[in-house]
Amino acid sequence: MTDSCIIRHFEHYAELGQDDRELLDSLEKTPKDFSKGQLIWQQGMESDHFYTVRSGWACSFRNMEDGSRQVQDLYVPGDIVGLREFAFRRRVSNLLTVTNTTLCPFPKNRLTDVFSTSRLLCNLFFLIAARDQAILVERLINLGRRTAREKVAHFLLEMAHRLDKACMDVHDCNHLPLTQVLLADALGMSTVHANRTLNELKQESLTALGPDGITLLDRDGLKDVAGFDPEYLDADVEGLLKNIGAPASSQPA
Amino acid sequence: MTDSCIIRHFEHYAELGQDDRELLDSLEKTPKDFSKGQLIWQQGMESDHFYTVRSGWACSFRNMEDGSRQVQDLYVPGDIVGLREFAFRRRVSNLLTVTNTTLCPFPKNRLTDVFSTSRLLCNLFFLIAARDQAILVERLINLGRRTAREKVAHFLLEMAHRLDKACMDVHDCNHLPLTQVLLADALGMSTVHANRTLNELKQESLTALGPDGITLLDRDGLKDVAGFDPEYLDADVEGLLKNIGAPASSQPA
DNA sequence: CGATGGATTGACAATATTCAAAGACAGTGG
DNA sequence: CCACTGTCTTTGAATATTGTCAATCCATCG
Repeated sequence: MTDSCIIRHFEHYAELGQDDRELLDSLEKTPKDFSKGQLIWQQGMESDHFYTVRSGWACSFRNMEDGSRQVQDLYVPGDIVGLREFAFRRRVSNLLTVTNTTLCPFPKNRLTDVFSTSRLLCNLFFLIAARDQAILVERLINLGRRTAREKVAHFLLEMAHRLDKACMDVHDCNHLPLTQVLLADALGMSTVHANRTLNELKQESLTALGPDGITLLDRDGLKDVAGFDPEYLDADVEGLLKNIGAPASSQPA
Repeated sequence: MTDSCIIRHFEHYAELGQDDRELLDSLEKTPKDFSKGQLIWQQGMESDHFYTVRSGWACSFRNMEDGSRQVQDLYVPGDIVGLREFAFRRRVSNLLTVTNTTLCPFPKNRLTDVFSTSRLLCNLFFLIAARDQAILVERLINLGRRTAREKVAHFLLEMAHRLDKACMDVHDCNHLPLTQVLLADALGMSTVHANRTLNELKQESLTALGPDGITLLDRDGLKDVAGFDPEYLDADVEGLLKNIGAPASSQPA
């Protein structure tokens, strides 16, 4: 059997039985390649699929009336994109590739079949949804109650940490392929201010800025700046598996 | 059979079979009363239950190092509190009552039983989690890319709209029992600035301020200020029910 | 080579925070 | 019934933070 994208994703958490593997494999469609800067879906379109990210980065965002933009989340290899839209007939935001990207589509309305068929997968999907919420909450706190310095440092650390866990084909988890425009739109600040803040951190040798993105040079230093605690990124998979009586993965999350 | 809190909650969405009713009823524990300003749980505590709100308001929040506070979400009658923590062993935030409140506890680890037993309830739980995400995303946009005026107007409209749908025992959905401190902490601004903004809206006869909270006087006017679109609050329950082949509720959401 | 999208800079303006003080109000206990 | 307390609200003035505008730089790409 091929190791489809979503199977790899779930085996990251737990050991799947043959049934589960076949189920997922039958539902995942062939991967699709997208080039950098491509708009994958738009607000208002019918939300019939979600995607797993096989490689590359993407972001979801909303265009505001005044022409500005709010980036809601970034997606790295291993992430599932569009689970949010389970509750809605139409897409509530736009999705854009940040780099060249390969995505694996999965039909949304088949999710209910998965829930019925596999106790394990059902619970894992729910766990993922809960972790997604935790990420959103942390971003909320970032926007609401942190200074620009803290925002930037915190966000960079979060993405690096998420890359750490995703690390499938990713070489250097300290390098983030983000433009400053994107960073600013994710953190609700102006590009100019993002730039100044980033250069401030660069002066302190905490980050490096290149034409191909941002590099974290000193995670501990950044952690001091941001007060970063990665707990919200570490879902308690073991506890869940124990509760539902499933075997843990040999390759812990 | 008694109509437990969570049954009422789900019957809001769909017609439950006798099995589902019995299942939920067997799991829900006796309601607990909390007085205004009571801390229900704290960050770091074991997250063994979630709650449905039978009456009153509550909020989840995080205390920051500098002494400030970020309110993550408010909960009104009919809401489920703590689903987020499904993925975590310990609570990731604090929960506080805003008014006198009655909550119905539900053991977290029994959720997996519900998933296994009832196709309908499983899907509804997932839908609720997805809608929760949509609410968080909208708050994110609020914090990131809107002015203070827009933030306040948008937030008030959201809460009023959520009350509209919840309206079980609520008399006046235009009245929100919020202090200005709470509002400010939810919107990531200072109390002083929240106060000034609120008084600006009061000058324009859009809101009224009393000792017992904030009242919306002119929803259309506020909608003009905020660019509010309630779509993200209206989950597509019908589409879901059709997909899983369940009968719709006579009392549509 | 010019076009393009991002990065950078300085000057200025708008927005929001802080600090400090005072007013309003409900609840408490004498 | 009254003072006393604590919480929430309101206000002004000074300050800090962040955004806007406009220009320039720089690398890449066709």
